[in-house]
Amino acid sequence: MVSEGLRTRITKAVAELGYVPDPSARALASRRSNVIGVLIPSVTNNVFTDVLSGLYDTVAGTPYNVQLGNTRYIASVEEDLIRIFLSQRPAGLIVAGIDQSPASRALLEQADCPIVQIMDVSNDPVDMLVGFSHRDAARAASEHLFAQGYRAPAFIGARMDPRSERRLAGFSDAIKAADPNGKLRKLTTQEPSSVHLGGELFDRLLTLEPDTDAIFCNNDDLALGAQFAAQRRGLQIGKDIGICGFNDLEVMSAAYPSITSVRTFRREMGELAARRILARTNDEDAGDPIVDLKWLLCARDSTDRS
Amino acid sequence: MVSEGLRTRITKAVAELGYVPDPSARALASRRSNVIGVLIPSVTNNVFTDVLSGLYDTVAGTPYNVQLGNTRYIASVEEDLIRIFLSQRPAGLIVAGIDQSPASRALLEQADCPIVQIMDVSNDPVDMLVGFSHRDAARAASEHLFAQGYRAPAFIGARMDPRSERRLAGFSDAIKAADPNGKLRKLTTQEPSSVHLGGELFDRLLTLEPDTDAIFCNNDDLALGAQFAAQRRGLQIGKDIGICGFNDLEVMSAAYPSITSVRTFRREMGELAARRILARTNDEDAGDPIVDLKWLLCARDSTDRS
DNA sequence: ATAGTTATTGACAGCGCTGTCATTCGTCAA
DNA sequence: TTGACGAATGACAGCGCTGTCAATAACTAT
Repeated sequence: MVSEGLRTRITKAVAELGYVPDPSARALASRRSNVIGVLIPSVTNNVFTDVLSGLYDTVAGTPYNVQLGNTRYIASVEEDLIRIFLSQRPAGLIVAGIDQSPASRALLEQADCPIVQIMDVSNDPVDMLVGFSHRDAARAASEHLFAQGYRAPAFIGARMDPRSERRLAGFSDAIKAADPNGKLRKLTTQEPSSVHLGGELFDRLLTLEPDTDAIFCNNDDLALGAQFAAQRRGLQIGKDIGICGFNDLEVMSAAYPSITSVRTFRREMGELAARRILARTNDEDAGDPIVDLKWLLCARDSTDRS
Repeated sequence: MVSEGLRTRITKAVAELGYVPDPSARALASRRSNVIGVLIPSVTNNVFTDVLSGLYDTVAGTPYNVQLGNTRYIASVEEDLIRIFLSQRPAGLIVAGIDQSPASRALLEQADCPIVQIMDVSNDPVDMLVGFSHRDAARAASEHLFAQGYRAPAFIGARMDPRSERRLAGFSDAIKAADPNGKLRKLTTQEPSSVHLGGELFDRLLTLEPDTDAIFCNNDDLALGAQFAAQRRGLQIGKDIGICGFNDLEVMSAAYPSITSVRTFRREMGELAARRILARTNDEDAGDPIVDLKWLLCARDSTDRS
């Protein structure tokens, strides 16, 4: 709101004096910070780092900063972090999942900034949502196992958070659809997921359910570990045992044999979530509050019986 | 600095009114924010996420917040981010590497907050440093290859940042030590690292240098990809071809066959760096400004010729 | 009892911006 | 020339804390 001439003089003075605005003064006076808060359960899980990557790339170049909160899969930590973040009057908040505690949910609903829930779908988001249906995705993957001719698929899962439980439900749907009296072969644990654990669960499962002929793994780490364990036993991947992961990390297609997985669009989730916050903040149209990014089944050698 | 009675009354009022301090007002008045800035080149690279994990865990429970900057391996982005972060008067700054641009270096030297460089060693840190010698580590790994009886080891590397170059130098040291006239077999690229790329580089290298009998990989992703590619060719891992990675991600020991790697203490690096910042901020003794965390060679099946 | 200390409390300026409102300038029609 | 009106600019209160300093209270030693 200043004339061209004044603007030039100001810009010159800024350069001469090396003036840099003070974000805290700005935040205090405008009652609004340039921070976009992000709450994820783990900073090492590749699934979330891909989301982060999309997020950082989208926010780079804007005046906004991403501030990351690590909930470590603990609801009370999430609640504390929401409180801390909101006290900063953030430009927006992005939270992973739809399963916040009632207290967290209440905090989010009262917040006067745009909120995006990611990584899952729900018809009752706090505000906006970008995700996909874990249940549908898992069901599609499990149906693929039946379609490939496997008759006794099992589920292994670690760190059974609500999203993992929904994947298990999707697996269970497929089992029931194939045979209403079909047996639900599964082995899950609350331990953090790892490649090692995948191997361990595989071995234990085959003791528990020796007739298992295919495994749907809660995530790709487990699938990779299961494949290594199967190879260690001398099993023919695909032929003797089918293996399917979830998320389709880069390693799945590079593995030998390549491993079937369900691709999820994690980078896009981060990008879209950030874009929606930015749009809302700039009073632009953010589009439909709910975005379902779907998934893509990537069938590979590990479920090829031929 | 108030009496017990007053303190109780204040605490009660705080609870009644639901008072939450405003971080920006606090930052403005005290001329010091509670932000610890962290600059890393990638948010998806497991190497850095492990550091982050240690960092977040150490900072959790303190009044400090981590703010992450993603430099994307671009020096100018790093410089911009340093400027932005310093304008927030952070409690401290943690930057990956010792190879900042002169401008970045100058900014850091003038900063009036504790600074920790991580992931590398140098006898001339800006302030404090927690890292290890990539050159020594790579040399030790390469010497291991010779000790195992391999005679023509090669180096493959992607995303050749300064740390990778130092690893290549360490490899080269070992080659020269084994035979002053020894051939330096190597294939490097600036492309981002991936498991796929490991396989690709492996294949191209074996065309370029057909007598190669062992591969030292710049990182574990490449090593895993190289191993898959070798298996695809029907090579006996260890016997026909030795494979060694770098960083010792969890997958290395779980792989079949298990893959030799050089363990680096990434989590500890994050913890120590955070601890140092906190100590300095609280006017405690932060200890020696330079910490060398060393490394640990983990010899496994992939370099076992027996 | 008095002076000298130290512990405790209150008062308030000011951190560097933003948002609002008043003022001045420039332009155009009457 | 004058008045009216919109554009451009300046002035300044106030955002919610912190740090400092003054005032007061509670002791202690003389």
